[in-house]
Amino acid sequence: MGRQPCCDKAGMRRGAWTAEEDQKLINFIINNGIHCWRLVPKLAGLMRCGKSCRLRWTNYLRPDLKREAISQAEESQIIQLHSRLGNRWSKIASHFPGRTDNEIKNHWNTRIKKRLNLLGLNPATHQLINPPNANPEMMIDRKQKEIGVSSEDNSGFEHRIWMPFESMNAGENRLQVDSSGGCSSSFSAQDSLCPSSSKDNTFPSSKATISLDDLFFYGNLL
DNA sequence: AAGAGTCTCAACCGCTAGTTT
DNA sequence: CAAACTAGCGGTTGAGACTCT
Repeated sequence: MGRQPCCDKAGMRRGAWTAEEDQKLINFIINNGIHCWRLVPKLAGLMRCGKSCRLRWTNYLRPDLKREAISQAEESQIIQLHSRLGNRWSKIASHFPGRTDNEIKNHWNTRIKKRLNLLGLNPATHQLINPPNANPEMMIDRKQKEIGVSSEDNSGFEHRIWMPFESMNAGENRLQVDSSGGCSSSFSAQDSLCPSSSKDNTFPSSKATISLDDLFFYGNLL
């Protein structure tokens, strides 16, 4: 013989919470703390199941929740964590005080995933969808001031950057890009999108490695 | 102005691991 | 030990907001 069910589903309210329900739940938790979600709706006078109360509190009513939009820095960190942890949203959310797993999951599904697709990357694996040179036509327009080129590259011209990807190591979150699509020897340069040695308007003059975060940033310009 | 299409995100569903009886 | 539960997780949905034509 097991325990009693958490609630009688018949007669339970569903759907959006009203301000009155929110206030009842807040008042109850402030006064009593959280001990057993099964008992919360009954003791708080709510016609909701305990599961619904828990979700409403953790995802929306908790006083320590951040209300502002997810920043660029947070987004970059989410991408890095996702490449290591996959869809383990609660693990990812634990790195962001004041953010919920639901919020991060929503942000991933509605924004990040879409942009990774646009970049020719599989959001699940962070790998190119059809390497090598999966997306040779992908092109990013840039203006010098938007990207912050090195002092040597101060032509001020608008650049067109062709980024045929050769390969990617998801573990290191780094991509190899090649201005010509060729696959010859590579060198590593964190700032290679704006090669300091290059004074002409072609990019890059030789193969370079950029971080996924950088690539993602450039993707925002699309 | 309005209807259609798209996006966002709160809430629900179903599942699992761990707990209780 | 088995059955039935709880809490928590990730996937999915759908109402409302927003944008486009």
